[in-house]
Amino acid sequence: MKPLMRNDKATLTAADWEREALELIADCGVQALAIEPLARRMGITKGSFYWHFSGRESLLERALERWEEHDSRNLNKSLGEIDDPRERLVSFFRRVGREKLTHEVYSELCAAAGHPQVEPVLERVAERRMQHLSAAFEELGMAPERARHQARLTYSVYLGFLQLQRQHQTPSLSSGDFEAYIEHVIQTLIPA
Amino acid sequence: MKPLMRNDKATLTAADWEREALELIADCGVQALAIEPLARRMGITKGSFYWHFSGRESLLERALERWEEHDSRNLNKSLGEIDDPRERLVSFFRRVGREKLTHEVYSELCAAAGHPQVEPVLERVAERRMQHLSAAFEELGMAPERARHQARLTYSVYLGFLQLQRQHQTPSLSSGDFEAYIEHVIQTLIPA
DNA sequence: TTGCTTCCATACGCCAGAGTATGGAAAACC
DNA sequence: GGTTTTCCATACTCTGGCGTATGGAAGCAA
Repeated sequence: MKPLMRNDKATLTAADWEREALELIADCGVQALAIEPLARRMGITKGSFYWHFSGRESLLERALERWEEHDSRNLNKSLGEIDDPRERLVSFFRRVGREKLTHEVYSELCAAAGHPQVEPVLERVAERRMQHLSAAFEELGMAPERARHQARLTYSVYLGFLQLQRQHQTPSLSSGDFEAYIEHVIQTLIPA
Repeated sequence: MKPLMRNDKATLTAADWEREALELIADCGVQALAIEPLARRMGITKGSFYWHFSGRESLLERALERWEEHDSRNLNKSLGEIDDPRERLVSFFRRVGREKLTHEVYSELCAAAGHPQVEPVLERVAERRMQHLSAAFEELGMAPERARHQARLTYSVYLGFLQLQRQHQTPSLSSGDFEAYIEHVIQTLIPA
């Protein structure tokens, strides 16, 4: 056949498929993850896919595992790096802009809650993150139950922000209005 | 053929299809809205559907119109009935339990943001509701910009709550924990 | 009764993606 | 240098939903 227009390597690995799958999810959502379109996007045919994976479920499974692990490492890293709990909370909001791919994937996963393979991932991730927040609020002097409520509230704000972002109803991340809003959120949710 | 096992009327209207479509969306999401499955669910064949509608798009269009109008009436009603802005805000949160179908539909629409027909509806609805909130916060003495930010923040909390509900990570609506959380949210977001 | 209109069933063709089967090229092994 | 293993292309079948065409039953009309 033709001299292989694939840009990168000569041969693909399962990890390549998983990464591309995550990019497709970030762009078009979980329901758009289909073998043949993904293969076309990669400039290859599904013959390759079915050598590396048993089927669509299997691909999604492993892609989600990969994403969750990456996200989990991210969380622990930011937890370890910042000592001051208040700064940790602030950075929680400010980090939305960076780590773009990860957040886009998460946003699309949220849109696909209810999917049997996605749901447990979402549960674990939200749980981990809320515990992270809850711990920070406790360090700031809140009673445990109050801290848990505040964590849930704070995380809801984050989720709502992602939703408004999907609807294109959030001020552009580089505008002054955005900064003013973030400041307002911080003032309202994080004790001085 | 057999003596019609349809329970209700002998002949269906377009409005019937629209209502059933909304119920299907509430149960299974927008992407699950397909003609043949819906027809099966109604104990009928698609022959009927294509008499009333030109296609799937048309059905979704009109079902969304119906829902949006209903939601809009709801909003104005609750706005007219309650004079005290603080009570109006409290009722905004407490109303999540009632109007079950409407909220379930909205939740699923949020999950389908990005869909070309759904997106504009979502935009308008969120805008209306946030203006509603913003006005209430202004009545409570906030400056206009601060009120807008607070409205966005409050609405984000609501959206986040819907998301956590989709993930089954919200305390059961009848439990004491739920009441405690709601109380916490009100304390945090609504000025005394 | 005849005829027209409304509403629906049935039977098609079409298309996209899933999964399978098989063969071939290229690299690795010995 | 031949063999084996790895990786992928091609060519199927199969399933499910879309949209169309056509006919038939029930109700009203004249």
